[in-house]
Amino acid sequence: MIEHSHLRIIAALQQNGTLTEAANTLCLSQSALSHQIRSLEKKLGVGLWEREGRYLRLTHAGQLFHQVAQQVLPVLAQAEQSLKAYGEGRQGILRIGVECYPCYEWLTGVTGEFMRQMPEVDIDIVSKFQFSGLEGLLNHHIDILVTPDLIKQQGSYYEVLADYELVLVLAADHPLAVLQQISPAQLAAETLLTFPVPLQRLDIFNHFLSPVHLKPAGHKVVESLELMLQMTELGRGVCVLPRWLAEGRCKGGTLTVVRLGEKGMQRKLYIAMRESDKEIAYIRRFIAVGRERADLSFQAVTEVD
Amino acid sequence: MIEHSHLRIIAALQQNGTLTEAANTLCLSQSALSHQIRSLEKKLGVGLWEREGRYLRLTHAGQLFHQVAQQVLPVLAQAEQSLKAYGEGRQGILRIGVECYPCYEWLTGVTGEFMRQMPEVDIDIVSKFQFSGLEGLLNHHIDILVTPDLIKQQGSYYEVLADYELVLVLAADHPLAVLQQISPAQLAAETLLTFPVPLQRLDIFNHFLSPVHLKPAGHKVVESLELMLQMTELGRGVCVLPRWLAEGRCKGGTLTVVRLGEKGMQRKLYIAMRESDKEIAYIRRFIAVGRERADLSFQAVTEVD
DNA sequence: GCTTAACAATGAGAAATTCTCATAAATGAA
DNA sequence: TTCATTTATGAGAATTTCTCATTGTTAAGC
Repeated sequence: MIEHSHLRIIAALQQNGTLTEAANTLCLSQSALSHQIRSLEKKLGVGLWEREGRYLRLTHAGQLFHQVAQQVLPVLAQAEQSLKAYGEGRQGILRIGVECYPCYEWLTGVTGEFMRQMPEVDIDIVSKFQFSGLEGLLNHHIDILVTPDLIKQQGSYYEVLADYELVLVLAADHPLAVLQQISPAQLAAETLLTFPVPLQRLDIFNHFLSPVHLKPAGHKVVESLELMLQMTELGRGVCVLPRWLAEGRCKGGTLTVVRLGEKGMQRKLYIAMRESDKEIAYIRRFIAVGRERADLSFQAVTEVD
Repeated sequence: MIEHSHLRIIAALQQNGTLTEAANTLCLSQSALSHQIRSLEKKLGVGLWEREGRYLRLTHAGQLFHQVAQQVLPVLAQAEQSLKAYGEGRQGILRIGVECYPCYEWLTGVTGEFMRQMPEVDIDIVSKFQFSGLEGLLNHHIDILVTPDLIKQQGSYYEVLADYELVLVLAADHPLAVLQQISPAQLAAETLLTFPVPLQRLDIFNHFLSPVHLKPAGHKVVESLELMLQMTELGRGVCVLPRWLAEGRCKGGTLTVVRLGEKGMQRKLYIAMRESDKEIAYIRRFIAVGRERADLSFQAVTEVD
């Protein structure tokens, strides 16, 4: 069996001229090296070196072995270094799951800054799951999940990423646009534009309409944020978005934002991870960057408000 | 330090589901394997497996390690196999030195058959030497030398490859073409066509003309066999070649072959190798194939004669 | 040719490692 | 819960690898 030490031995012998020197660079005694090369040749059943007086020359077999060493040694060295980096939490692949479209919008701002801070960590964004994001997390398909839903489950661990407010977005010339706030009954008369997600999984349905047993008059699914805003602008419906996201897109004045209910709909954005991963350095960093960006952009728009 | 055994361990653990099974395929006790993976993780300072109940799952670091194993293991396995083949003399690189043009002609017939018989042995033909072919042999630039000159020297070993006769080749309408044999004096009146080799290294000079203190009237150097025969045909000179080579090219009838001296010039073709290499299987095979081809072709033409 | 300094090989025992055995702990299914 | 299966652990045996001390070689200088 070819061992790592054998590869290092043949490489060292080629680099240093003599056995004694090679032994020094390998931190071995001359004797140990002599024993080693002898036993290696015996094991392989082929001469690797030809003794020429006091010097050694590679045989053809030895040359082949040396080539293999040149090929394999750097791979192992690289691997060892990467693993050490992993051990220190510096390097890795962070697979991020997103379950909601606004989360996705928010992510784009975070990943850039994160990658700038931790260039050794690769990022992979996953938005399709067999069943749910939580299941993907516990099955190791993703490492963290950005979600507005807190579902405690064995092995999972949640942290709050940011608070935000869900608001109703309307065309500026919409009859309801003049109001300060809107009631469930008023919303129920409208056509709701949503991303392609079942109504039962929408906060606006679960926490605003459903408690008073109402359903929107209409429901249209749109694929993109741009399309959603455009249709809202044209009075084809209304939509519900985080305030920071909505106000960032209302610059033109053709859209207006209205509070949902008396106190507004306060929501939280969570980040979920496996219990066992919660101390990993690059995950901690991701959360820190994420919070910072959230505070920055969420605050910035509400200030303007 | 990543050892070969570690690579095999992570590969086996991935292939077999459980630690116990993996231990079996590795011919280890379950205990040994358990100890090993523990100490490996400790050494690397990073978890490679995540214990999930009674099963193991690779961490990110483990996945990286596994990829490295998949990359390196086949290389080492292949190397081991090649080295075994070297040990059994099945595989190698045979660097053949040729010092004479006719040797070169003869080689082309041999290498093809040899490569057919030993497809795992590479052949390299070397015809330029710093000093001499023998020096190239002892300096390990070549492994065998095909030569008509036997020069005993420490560490070198010769075997006879074939006997052959040097003959004079003339244009069919040359005045000397009617003779059965030719004397040194008769040859000395001619212009000799030779390959670009010093006269002092030519058999015809050393063993035919020189002993009676004669030199050819003229000496022209030509680069190729074809050119040499063409010039002979046109009466621009005469040349000396092995009988098997000459008669193979005299089919047209425009060239004639004449014996040199009363008994003809009998020569031997030798194959030289390093003393230490004389038992190597593919060298033995090369000699066998070389002799066989020599007997075949040398005989064939003399039969026709 | 003899001497000498540098290098390589060898043998024996020490040190480190790797393995097995015996046994305990943990897990998942019935 | 029990039970079969799998993993973990500790201790000592077996093996491997290393060092020390010594001897054998080699090339170069006188």
